[in-house]
Amino acid sequence: MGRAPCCDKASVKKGPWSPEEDAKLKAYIEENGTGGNWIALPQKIGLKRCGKSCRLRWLNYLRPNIKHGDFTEEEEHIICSLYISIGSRWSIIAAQLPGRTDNDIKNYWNTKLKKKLLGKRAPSRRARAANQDPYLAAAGGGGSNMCSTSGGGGAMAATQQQALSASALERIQLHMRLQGLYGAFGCTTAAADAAPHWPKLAETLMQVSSLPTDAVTTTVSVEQHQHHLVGQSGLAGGAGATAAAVVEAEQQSLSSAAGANYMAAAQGSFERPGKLGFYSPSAEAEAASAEMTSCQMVGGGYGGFGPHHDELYDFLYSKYGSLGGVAATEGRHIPTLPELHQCPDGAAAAAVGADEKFSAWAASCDYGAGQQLQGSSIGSLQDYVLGGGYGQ
DNA sequence: AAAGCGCACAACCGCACGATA
DNA sequence: TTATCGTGCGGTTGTGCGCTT
Repeated sequence: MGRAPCCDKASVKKGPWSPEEDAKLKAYIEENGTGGNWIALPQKIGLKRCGKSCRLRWLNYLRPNIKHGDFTEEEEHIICSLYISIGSRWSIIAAQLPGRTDNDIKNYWNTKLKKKLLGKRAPSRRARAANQDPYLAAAGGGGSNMCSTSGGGGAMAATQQQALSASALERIQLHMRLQGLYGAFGCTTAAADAAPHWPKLAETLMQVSSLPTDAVTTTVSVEQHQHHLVGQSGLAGGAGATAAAVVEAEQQSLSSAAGANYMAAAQGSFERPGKLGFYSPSAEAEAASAEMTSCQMVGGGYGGFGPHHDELYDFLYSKYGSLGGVAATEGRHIPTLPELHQCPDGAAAAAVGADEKFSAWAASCDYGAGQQLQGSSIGSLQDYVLGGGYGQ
């Protein structure tokens, strides 16, 4: 038996708000505030609405300084960077975009940005209803081109792929697309050529990891962060133009490191460049940033995925840990996730959290001289991550 | 002309969590 | 300690509009 409903659903109005209702709610809150009790508020002002509905209406539509309309490229960039790092935590992302609501961002992501960045169609309602979701099909639901080059173990691979959530998959895809990894993987497709010039992973995650997550403290850093991001990303105009000169020297110093590809970072071989300018987080902010789940690798580099570390680890291990060939024959060992939990560092990491665990894994991985991630393994990853729709 | 479809946006739903009695 | 309540959040659904066939 579930919990009692927050209101009597039979007596509350549902559906779109009328201008009169809006005016009533707005006038009352502007004059009296919410009184700290949304549930009681509709009764006070004679609205036949659920308190939650009032809250949503106020926060998403009536509240002052709400920005509606098109998102700027800068805003898109911030959304994308944060989504890669922390996933669908829309409220945190919204905290970085003054005037935007989590609902707005969520809708924008689901309807426009995802398609724009990943170049895929949203599943239709009918397709979902018919259980023929093209997302799920691509994500491991039985797509015909999954692991087309990975060799045997198809059933197991399919199971592992099914375990990878759509969210995690999307983030992998974004990682790859936004860093031009198609090129790094030897993929020269129109899609790769069309990839926008987003900041490299290390920069993005460093910036994000420098941000506090608390909604109160984030408001302090928004401008700095945006300033910083824009300067880094090379986006033209606005704050970016004014920031460009200041960050130019830093960008130059970063350029070689920024060119390091993703796998290098994931192996912990990426050397973290010097602390970027503008934003010098306080100790508190640094501590808070740990919650952002960016993964600080051994050696100072960044290569984490956020809250799905285990999931992503499993996925990557299933692909590269089983290479066996290179690593095993040369006496190197790639620990499995259970092994990580067993080993001293891993045990500690398991108690502490996924970030450290992932870091421990990354530090102990040794595939050898950067030559292991090639050929069919990359093809497998590429086939899988890209759903086979590219590079053909 | 109209049915089908996709899209964008608003709103709803249910769960999780913290506060409090 | 436990139950209840209010709030916040993310996922999902409803609805209206415009385009296509």
